[in-house]
Amino acid sequence: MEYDFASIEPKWRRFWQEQLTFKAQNQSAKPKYYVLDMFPYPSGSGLHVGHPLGYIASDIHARYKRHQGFNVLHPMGYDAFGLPAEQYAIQTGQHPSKTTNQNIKRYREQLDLIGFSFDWTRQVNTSNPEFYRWTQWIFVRLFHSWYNRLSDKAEPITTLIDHLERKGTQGLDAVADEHASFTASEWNAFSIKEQREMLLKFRLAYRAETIVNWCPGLGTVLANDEVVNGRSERGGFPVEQRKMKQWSLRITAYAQRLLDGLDTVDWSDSLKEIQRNWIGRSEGAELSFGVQNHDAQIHVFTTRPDTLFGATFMVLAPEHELVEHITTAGQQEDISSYQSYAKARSERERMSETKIITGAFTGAYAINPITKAAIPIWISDYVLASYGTGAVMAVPAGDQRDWDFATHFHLPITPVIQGQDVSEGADERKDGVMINSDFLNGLSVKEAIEEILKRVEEANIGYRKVNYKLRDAVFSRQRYWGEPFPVYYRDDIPFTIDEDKLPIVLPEINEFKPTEDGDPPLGRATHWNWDRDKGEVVENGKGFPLELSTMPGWAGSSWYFLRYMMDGDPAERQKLFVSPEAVEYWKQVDLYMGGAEHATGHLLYFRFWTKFLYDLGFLPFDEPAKKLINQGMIQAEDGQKMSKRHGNVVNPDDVVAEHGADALRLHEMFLGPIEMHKPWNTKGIEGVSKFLRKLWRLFHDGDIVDVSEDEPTKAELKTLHKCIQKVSEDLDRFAFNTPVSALMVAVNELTALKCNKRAVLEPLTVILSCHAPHIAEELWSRLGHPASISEEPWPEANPEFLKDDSLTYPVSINGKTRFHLELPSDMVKEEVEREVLSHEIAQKWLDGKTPKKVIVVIGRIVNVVV
RNA sequence: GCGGGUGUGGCGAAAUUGGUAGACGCGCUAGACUUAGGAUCUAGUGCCGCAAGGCGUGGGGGUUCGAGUCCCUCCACCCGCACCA
Repeated sequence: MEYDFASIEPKWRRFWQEQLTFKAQNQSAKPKYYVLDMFPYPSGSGLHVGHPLGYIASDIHARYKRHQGFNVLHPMGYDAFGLPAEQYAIQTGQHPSKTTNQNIKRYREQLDLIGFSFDWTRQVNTSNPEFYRWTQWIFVRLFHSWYNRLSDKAEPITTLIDHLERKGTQGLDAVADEHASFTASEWNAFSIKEQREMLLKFRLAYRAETIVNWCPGLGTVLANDEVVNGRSERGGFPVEQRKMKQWSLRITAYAQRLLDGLDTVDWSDSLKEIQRNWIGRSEGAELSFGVQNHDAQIHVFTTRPDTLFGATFMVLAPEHELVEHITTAGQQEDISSYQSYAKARSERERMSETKIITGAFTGAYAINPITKAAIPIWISDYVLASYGTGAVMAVPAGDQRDWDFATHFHLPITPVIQGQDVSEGADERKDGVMINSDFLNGLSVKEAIEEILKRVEEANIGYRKVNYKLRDAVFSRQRYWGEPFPVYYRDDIPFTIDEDKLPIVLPEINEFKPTEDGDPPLGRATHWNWDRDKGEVVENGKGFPLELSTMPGWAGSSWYFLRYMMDGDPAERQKLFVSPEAVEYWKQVDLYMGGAEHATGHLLYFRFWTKFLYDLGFLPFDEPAKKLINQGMIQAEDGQKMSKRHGNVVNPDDVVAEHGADALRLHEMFLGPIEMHKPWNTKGIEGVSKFLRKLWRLFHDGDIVDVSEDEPTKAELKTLHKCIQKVSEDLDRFAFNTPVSALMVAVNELTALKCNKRAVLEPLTVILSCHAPHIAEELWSRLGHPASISEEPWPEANPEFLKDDSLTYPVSINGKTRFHLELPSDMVKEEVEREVLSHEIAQKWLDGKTPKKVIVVIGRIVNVVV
């Protein structure tokens, strides 16, 4: 009988499912190992062959670790809240939960076909109230926390209130919206509303009027990472900047720790660089400029305080709040028309037309705090309101954008470093000797920076500052299919709903569009899980409005890895998002597998929430994943992206039906290195199918199992141990393609040797079972073992069997002519090592002449210099 | 522009610390068995050459007895960021 995957594979999948073979135990004497995949969003189009690539690799690794005696946690779940289900609901009226559940069912069927060793008893679904209760709970904690720079961690808001009551803002170093300053008695005199408003400026989850990305096409705001080239990542609709009152998370408080943490994790350099870039740390100073005939102060951020004397003008972002105060009557018209021009210019235009130089003069002059010189204040949209202070001191000699602006508007350009050539453009050199800079003259750039910082700090007109590009993350979405905020309002001040009343279950609504009043879809809800009108959540029997936005898609995925750590005990699951015992046992994810496209989204929020929960003492670690592998994308055969739209989707179900799941697994791994993008190649799968059939024949004579108990020969043992060594080494370094080759070599060699010996085939089956678990399980049971093979000890490669009887060495003389010489390997080890043999041999070849130099590389090559 | 990565046969790719480049698979060629083969098996397959031999890891240079691997430089492609002061 030939290898019949169609009957064998489903049998074993059923077996694993019924026996709960892969159920992880929270109590175990074994060392733990946590292998996690980025869970999928269950979309309507189902899985294509690209999706399982990472799952197969992580599954191979999980199985390998089980063989090595680890207690492996390898779970799977669904990131189930999201836009497509809601868009579909708007079009068809079908409730998103229905669509989502259908899609989940379909995903599960597809995943089940591939033979993954997931522990499904722990699956999570972010749209399940049992799960999002805790997403809401974490939000409540964020709301009731602030970031204390002195302890460098998040603390309960009560410690802040306590401080304010006793000392006001004195001695306080907190991450906050603005630098507020008041005394304890002032604080205590504030009304409750004033106090609450002030606290919002400190909370890690806060609601504020901010400039946000508004997407009219989707009817919602978006976070920065959800906007690509001025368009929404989902749907590709244009996005505009708008000032709106929205919820945000104060991720900026964690900028430095998010940066530092990257040095402690084993992630790819490119991914770390993307995150570093996104966080965008730069060191410099914030300086204050006065305004002529005004009491206003303009704060600027600069990385080159040494060039202060070269600042010949000042530029504010068009939206800068001082613009309206300082603009002179004569310039009012110019400024207003420029502001409306800048406002109308879309983000996209602005990005694509960076060469066009525009701006307007306010008529006002800033006073250089050191020289007291007056310099004109302009506005231009090359200065971004969202970065730094929204204002720059323009140094046209050293900055190309400033140079362009100065040249265009005929503003002076003063070089401040000796030899700076500003005739054709800015000279952005970062070293040299200062000129035209009064007391800085003659100093090096480095010295000048120190000197000027000393002076501005003494004069209290500026201070050293580290600035980050990272912005706070907008956290509310005007959508239905997401976690409702556990928030209600009194007098427009947000209050959280008590933790013991969670979850706030998503209410049923009849239509998923925004309301006629422009409220989010939740405005249509009449029945929440409490009666809004009766106002159960608030005092005095009076109803208060609830927050109508929902959380963004990345809320649930920022902490889901913790929920998997919980086993099924319902009482424990009710107590906390993860039990202290479970998190203490499982700790960090040991291997996280997923796409690099989440670099600036999920992977940043995921780290942020972990650090936050660590600060509050819920976790014993502050980085979620020790090792991360970004699997590449599988493209269609033409190199295009596989998608429903292109009609080039290869469905794994079809591949499994035609070739079997093991062949699919082997083939996906065999395509190339896991991190690389590669096209799907249909033809190539024949190769691995052939391999499986050959393997099967090694164990069989016709229909019957034919395995010999004879002692293996040296050659057979060599083949086996070579293979064990290669597969083990490769899996240790997370290479998933080369073990397939090693297994193929072994099977080819054993076939040629006609080796059907148990002592060889058994260990071979074990090392095969990571990549091709179904056939391995079947062969294992045919060898007379009770199932399952999954925890069989991994065989050791014995170097004894890897030695060659004799080796042939190429020998070159003067690096040119080559001889080949055959030597017994023992001899090489003992003799060549001492360079004795090589001299003798060399002399033999050189007709008795003594070689000058003999280079010996043990076991490899001999080169002779005459 | 800045940052990260990649470049090896007709194709996907191996080569772990510098040590016989191209393992393994696809494709191709020839042969065997077959009524048949898109099944199976055997042999061959980097390029040029009848051969001896020569040339070969994007180009050029360097270090070394020896370089796909290390250094310098240039080129091409991919990914990320992009007026970040």
